[in-house]
Amino acid sequence: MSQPTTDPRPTLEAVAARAGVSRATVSRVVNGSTGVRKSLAERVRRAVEELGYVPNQAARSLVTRRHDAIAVVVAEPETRIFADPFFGLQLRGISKELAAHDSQLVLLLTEGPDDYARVGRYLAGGHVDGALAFSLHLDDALPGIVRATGVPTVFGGRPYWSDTRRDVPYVDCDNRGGARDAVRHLVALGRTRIAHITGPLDQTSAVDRLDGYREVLAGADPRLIEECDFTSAGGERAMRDLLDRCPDLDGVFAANDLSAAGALRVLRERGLRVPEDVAVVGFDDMLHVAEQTDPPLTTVRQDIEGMGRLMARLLLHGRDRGQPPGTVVREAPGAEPAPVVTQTTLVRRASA
Amino acid sequence: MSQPTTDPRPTLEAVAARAGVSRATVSRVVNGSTGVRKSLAERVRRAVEELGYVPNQAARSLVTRRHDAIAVVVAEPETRIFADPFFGLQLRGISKELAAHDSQLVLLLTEGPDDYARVGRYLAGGHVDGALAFSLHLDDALPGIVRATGVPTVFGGRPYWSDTRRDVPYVDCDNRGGARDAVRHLVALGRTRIAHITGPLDQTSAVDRLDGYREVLAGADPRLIEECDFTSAGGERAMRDLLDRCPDLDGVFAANDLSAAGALRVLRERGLRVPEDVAVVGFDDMLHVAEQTDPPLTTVRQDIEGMGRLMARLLLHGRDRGQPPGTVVREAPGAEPAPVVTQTTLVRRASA
DNA sequence: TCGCCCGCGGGGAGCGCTCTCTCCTGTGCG
DNA sequence: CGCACAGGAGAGAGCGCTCCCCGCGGGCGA
Repeated sequence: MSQPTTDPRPTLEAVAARAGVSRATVSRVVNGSTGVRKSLAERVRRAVEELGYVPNQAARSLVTRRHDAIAVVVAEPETRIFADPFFGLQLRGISKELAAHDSQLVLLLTEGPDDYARVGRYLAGGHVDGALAFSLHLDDALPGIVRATGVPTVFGGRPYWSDTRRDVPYVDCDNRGGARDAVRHLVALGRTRIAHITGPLDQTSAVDRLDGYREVLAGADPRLIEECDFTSAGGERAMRDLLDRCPDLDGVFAANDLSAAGALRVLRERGLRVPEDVAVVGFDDMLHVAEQTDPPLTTVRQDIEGMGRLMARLLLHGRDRGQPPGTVVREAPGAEPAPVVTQTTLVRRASA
Repeated sequence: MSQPTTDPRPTLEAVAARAGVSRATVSRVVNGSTGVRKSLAERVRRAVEELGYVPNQAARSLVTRRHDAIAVVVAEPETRIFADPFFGLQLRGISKELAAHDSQLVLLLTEGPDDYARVGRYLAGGHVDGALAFSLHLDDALPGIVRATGVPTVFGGRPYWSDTRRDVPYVDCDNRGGARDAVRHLVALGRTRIAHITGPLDQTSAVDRLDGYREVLAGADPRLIEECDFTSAGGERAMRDLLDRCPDLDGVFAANDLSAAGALRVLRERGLRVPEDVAVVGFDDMLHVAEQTDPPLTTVRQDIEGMGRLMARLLLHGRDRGQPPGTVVREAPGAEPAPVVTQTTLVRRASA
């Protein structure tokens, strides 16, 4: 590892020699052959094939200043990458999109100030063409650090400062709209005492979902809102507190599926039937969770992998928009960096 | 993105000029200052600081043929990266270790033959110093492809062909030993009809755990073994089948926590008490699962993050071994590439 | 005192590629 | 039939860095 790989890899020169042309011609053929006679191009291609030539990315980067690589920066991975499949799915979407553009994915996981400095240095070092950044918490320094490097960046999830600075390209699902749909569904079911188990309110997704709830249920009893943390254990606790406080509640909108699952357990434990006595709606349509709760969870689906793809696309294409039809709800009109908010869909199962 | 980043980054030359020395001297200072007078080195360091100089990795790689980057190749991510935190934790360990060595992590997710070819090309292109490969299934072509590129590689989990070819560096936990411990624990509890819910038997981890079970319970009733798939839904199904077949069973060793959780649900559903009527042991000590089942799951813990670190370390250090004391159970004696098998520990909770 | 050796610092080549500039060839038109 | 022009191919200059090799100077032994 410390010593260089023994490296008899053929160079452009070698290919050129074999094809009987100049380096320049080979180069032209290798990167999109414009203005090279067909016969020659073919000969070059054959030489490339025979020699198993692969361009040296380092040499290429040196002159082009492009790297065909983007960084994915994740703040505090313990929070999300491990607890739920959310980040993995997003990563998958990103990976697919990058692969389609022959770009590499450099993963930078951070878990503290030291790491932040390291990431800042790396990004500032100009080793990548852009960055996709994930940060969940309001007070997280990472977004600022990433922005400070000047590297083109797209954020995953609405950053909390997107309110004050509008020049922030991000991709997020329509948390607020999804929450509205969820609550409206409960209302349509005739529920009148609808509680909300929130997510951690230092995350915009949780805040936006709460806003959506409030929007539909303006003037709702504040005791029906219980702050929670997106975990199933938290959901259990929250549900208990809510039931103790408001035994008459007949609907619950949980800010994510995990806390909904916790809530369901407590409801059953208390002998309440779902959905007859209490209807429950979650959020995320999380893999391996929403379908397997008892009863299966009605929830708000977001296309997580699609959001990942979108982030990558936004970063790679910069200006030219190529979102899959139907997913885009809103775009900042004309503004340079365009936040993209993707639609959610209510998935009806048995719990509401 | 398509156009190069505007790049007024200072070069070695600039630093040299500012410090009043030659490029070579600056280079020496930048990469571990050997043989440079202290005063000069200090002056250089100041110049670096003032100019905010960051070495151009591309230029450096071009001449050194090192990249300070390793690839993490994951076959069929849908299988694992999303369903459970296993891979995320391992990634975290890898990331930490790489960060400590100033190496970058290039993530290559694959999900089909096209991707395999792409990955093969990338690795063969010599863009990274080494690779860490994860592949689960017996018939997966990825390991072969990775090996064929000649890039130094460490595998995550014992590859199935490690039996026939011993020159395979991999890191895995002691699946067999852990399984033995689990089953012996059940035996020590006085259980005599101990069932086993296996994992998918095209994965070595599942096979090894089954072997461990068999090793302790030689000649066990084969009807006590039910093949399953590492999912909780599968665990439910398996448990039902087992109970239908052998209503007198009094112990269950599930090949992972997820299937154990499913089994627990079915046991409760059937009115069987855990651990009084049936004692249950899982495997993995999976985050957010083992502690939250009802009752909390006795299980076999593996240090997943540690295994990630170990993989990275093995790859980076090559020959010089620096494992944390205590974790290493076995190493191929003297052989070049050393498989590392990490110890597991039985975590006793309420289920057995 | 002189010479030699050693240690520090500098000069310069060149890693493999792209890209501009120039040259050459072939074609079409006057 | 000659000339101009266009388009295709080659030569060459670096991109920023490392590292080899050499030169210079100081210290020490003869």
